[in-house]
Amino acid sequence: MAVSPPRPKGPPLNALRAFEAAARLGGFSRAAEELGVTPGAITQHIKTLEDWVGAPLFERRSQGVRLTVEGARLRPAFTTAFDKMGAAVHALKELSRTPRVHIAALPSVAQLWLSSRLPRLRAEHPQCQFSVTALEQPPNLLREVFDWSVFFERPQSDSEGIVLELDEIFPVCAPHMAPSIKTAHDLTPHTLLVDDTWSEDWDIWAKEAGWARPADVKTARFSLYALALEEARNGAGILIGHASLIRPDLEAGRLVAPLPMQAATGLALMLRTTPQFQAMADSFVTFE
Amino acid sequence: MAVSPPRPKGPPLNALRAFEAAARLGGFSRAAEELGVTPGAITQHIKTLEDWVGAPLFERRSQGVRLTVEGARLRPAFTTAFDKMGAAVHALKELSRTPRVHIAALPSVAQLWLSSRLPRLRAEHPQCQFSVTALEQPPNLLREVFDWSVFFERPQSDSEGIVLELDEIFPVCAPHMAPSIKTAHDLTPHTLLVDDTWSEDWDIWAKEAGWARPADVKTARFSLYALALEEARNGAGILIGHASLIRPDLEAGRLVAPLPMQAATGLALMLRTTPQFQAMADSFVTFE
DNA sequence: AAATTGGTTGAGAAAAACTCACCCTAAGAA
DNA sequence: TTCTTAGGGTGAGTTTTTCTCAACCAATTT
Repeated sequence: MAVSPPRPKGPPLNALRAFEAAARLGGFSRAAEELGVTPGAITQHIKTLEDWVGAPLFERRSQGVRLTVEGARLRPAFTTAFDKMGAAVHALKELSRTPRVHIAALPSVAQLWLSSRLPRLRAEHPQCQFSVTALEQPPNLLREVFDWSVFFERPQSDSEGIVLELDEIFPVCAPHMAPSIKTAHDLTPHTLLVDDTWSEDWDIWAKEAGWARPADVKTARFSLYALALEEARNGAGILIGHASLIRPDLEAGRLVAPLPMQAATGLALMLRTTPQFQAMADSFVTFE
Repeated sequence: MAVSPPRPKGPPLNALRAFEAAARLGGFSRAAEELGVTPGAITQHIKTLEDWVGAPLFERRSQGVRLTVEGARLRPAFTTAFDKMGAAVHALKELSRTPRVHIAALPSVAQLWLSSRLPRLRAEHPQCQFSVTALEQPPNLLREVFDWSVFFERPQSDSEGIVLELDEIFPVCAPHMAPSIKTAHDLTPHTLLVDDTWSEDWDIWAKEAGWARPADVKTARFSLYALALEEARNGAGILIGHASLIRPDLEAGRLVAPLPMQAATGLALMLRTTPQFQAMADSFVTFE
């Protein structure tokens, strides 16, 4: 008989976290993104867990995974456990000597909207350290160590979050190109500048404007909206402008909107925060 | 600007678990025992966490550690988070195809008390797989993957748990040695058999019996009570018997109690379970 | 039929966690 | 005082876990 008996270990915490994320988000890839790892890592975590339990937690289907009945029953308990953990971690972060505010934002929002407002924020809170991380998807503030997020999201998705501005889109171009564009059809000879993450923008606007975009219209794709914007300023083509992001360019005359038609994307630029930073966010918004 | 930005990671979950255990148990060594690692591992986890936060969570004092004010404020949140996690893990374990009941017990209790009762338990629950792990300290059932624990504990420590029997101790020996022992003083020429984990038993009994044990009395120490018991049966000396553990030996006449004086240790043999297994435990106890 | 979506796999690499042996300090015992 | 004990800290080296990468499926969708 062993003197120091091997304690039976519970399942690895990281595997539980992977399960919770995958169950909540409905897919391994999305869980992988939230946790900042590759999908393969999630696959392995889930397998570890399924081996530990001895029962499958997800059904593998061709177009993704679906929770089994048992997996679905288990999910809420883990979700609340990790919510509590996230809250505790936020409280832990608060202990830090110098208060830090970590902001997550879409790359384009970070560059074109946030950067001009950060100085004011710094001035109002001189004791705070601000840092900004660009993400493609809004983070789960309950879980991750961000304090603010600024993304384009559906405003009605839940009551949380402050709507900064509804998202309106319309074509913009360098001033010298504007005179040649009187109607939507005049866009056809030009190059359309497209941001990879917002590739549907032209479709949305075209539909709204009643423009049947020819299939052979030239397009140039960019991985960052700021790059497409720079090209538009240089007269390389027509960009779909998001009102909230290009306002400074319109006001400075670097860009103009040759056509009056605007389209709503159904999204809004939204600011979300953790409870601890709600007050700071509210005061920030009143100055907008 | 990085295309796939590095997400700022939260603190490692294992470090959080180490913090919670150390804070709850009031020491790194005890946390190490609960988590089944060495104290050095806990030191490192806590340091990782303190580095992440940028503030100390424990004051290091010569006779151990004490939570800082901030650390103490943080503890409850982590404790409830890990309690929820433990409950969720228990629920996860329930999914297992064949129901398993994992019992933790003191080594002596496992061998001398539990083993004779397990067959009945198996007979009553033929669909269950029972497994027993010997531990020196009672596990935290909220956290670890045990379903039952059977240990000697202070009965009033909290309302949880079923008192199986109060712990009574008294000297026992092989039948042929008994006639020479009429009073406590007659014990002096004999070898006293001592179990390492219960080394105070003789002191407790001696005090109760009013026996001033001479310093030069011979003793033999054993790391397992069952070993000491075997030696007592063989006539190698006098053992302090725990009533609940040696009853079969007394009834079978393999051991006798030469002196009438019994002492209470203030402990009781206690059965604790997780909520899921309360019913099974209750039905088990009614047959005792 | 080709491209797309989303998951899986196994090898190797990287990072985390752990152990071990030894050091340190303060407090109580001799 | 000096010894002993309790409880931690440290750093090197090892083990385990976790992750990535690149290739591979299987069902849709185009």
